[in-house]
Amino acid sequence: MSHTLGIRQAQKQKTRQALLDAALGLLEEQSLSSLGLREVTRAVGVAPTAFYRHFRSTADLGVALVEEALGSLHPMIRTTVSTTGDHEERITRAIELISRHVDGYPAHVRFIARERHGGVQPVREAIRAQLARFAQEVKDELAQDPVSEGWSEDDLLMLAHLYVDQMLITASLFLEAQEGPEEEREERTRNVAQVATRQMRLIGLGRHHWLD
Amino acid sequence: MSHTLGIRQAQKQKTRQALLDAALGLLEEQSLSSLGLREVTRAVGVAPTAFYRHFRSTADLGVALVEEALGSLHPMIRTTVSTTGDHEERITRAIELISRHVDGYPAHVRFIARERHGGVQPVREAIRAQLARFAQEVKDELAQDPVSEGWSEDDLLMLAHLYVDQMLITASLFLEAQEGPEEEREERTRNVAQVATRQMRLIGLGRHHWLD
DNA sequence: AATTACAGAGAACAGTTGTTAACTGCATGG
DNA sequence: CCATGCAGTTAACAACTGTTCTCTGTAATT
Repeated sequence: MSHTLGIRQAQKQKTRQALLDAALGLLEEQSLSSLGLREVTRAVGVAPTAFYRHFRSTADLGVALVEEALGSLHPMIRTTVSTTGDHEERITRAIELISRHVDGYPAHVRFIARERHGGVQPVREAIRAQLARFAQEVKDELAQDPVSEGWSEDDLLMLAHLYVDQMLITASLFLEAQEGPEEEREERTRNVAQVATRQMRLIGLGRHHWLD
Repeated sequence: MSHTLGIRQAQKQKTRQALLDAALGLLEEQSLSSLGLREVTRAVGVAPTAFYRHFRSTADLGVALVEEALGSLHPMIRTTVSTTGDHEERITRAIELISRHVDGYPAHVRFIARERHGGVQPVREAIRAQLARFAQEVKDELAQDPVSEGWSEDDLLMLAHLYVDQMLITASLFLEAQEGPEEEREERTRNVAQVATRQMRLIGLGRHHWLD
């Protein structure tokens, strides 16, 4: 399946990735709508015009970043809400997974949180579409749980959206906890985990009594 | 209390407000971090340098916009979660209030959703502080409810945050529903209201069984 | 071995940006 | 009534932006 790329195409993908990485770095302190194409090429060390060989505009680059940040996340989502284990276990595992992901890819998480409601329409749309896919997948996973017996499709989807939004909020809070003075960072992180856990627990309770 | 302003100060406040209004308008299609000071003054019809008489920078203007968008919202928050009426009634009333607010001040809502995780640190901080106040107020309101008997302070606050985040998500969804083709707008709005109502209901269920 | 395709460089463009300085006119307070 | 304060203007600056066109070297194709 995987055709070995020629020297030419390999080098092209390399600079393309360099542009994406540089952009992601620059986006830690600003929004996509203020990101200049020259700014990005300067950070990579390449001529401004080279940008056009890879992206039509910075908005286009933004859409590619959405793909990079969320595209490869679908397997993890399935694991997160997989139906194995006790309820409390599942919650702990989900929070743990989110925490680790934020630690591993903080810039990606920041980018998604920032641009989800950001000033660039195509990027918002791309994020919206990916999150809708996530919700669908969560719904499918929930449907396999015996607890969901008797639930309507609509109700499963509304719960799935609730979970997805909750994951994003939690991820964003973990990110905020990382900023600021080093000393109390661990305490802040633990606090976020604790609150998020209890919120998930409460939602889980509501879920169990939904059909009363 | 209210001292009648001189002609001078009145005119100053008028242009200041004009700057805020123009900025809010321009921010419908971009983020604050890309908003130029000249852009704003041009929209108002005033010299660029006049900007400095009112704000140190666009970030400073952003903080003022946060105040305008959220500062006057505290009474409404208290009403929204006030303990009068049946549970189902309260939910309906809350969703209704959110919907009306989005209808009345769409640009304000968009601004807050966009800049909450936006690229301008002081603005993020200002929004965070206001939302923390909201959570405190919601907590106080919840504490007065008989249902909250036996709840710890921490748990009340975690539930309050859950409610506040849920309100913001719902507001943002109402906003998205307003965009796009006119025809199905009402249907989209009704759908948002329906899903949000059920999510609130589920959270409410979890709340009732929290102490089991 | 000769030809083509194409990633990236270089230079130039018209237009924009934030900020400075010195100014003007008028409402205000003595 | 006059002197002061100050909102807003005008002009100018160096720096920056996105985009176009032309050119170069080299990998890929024939």
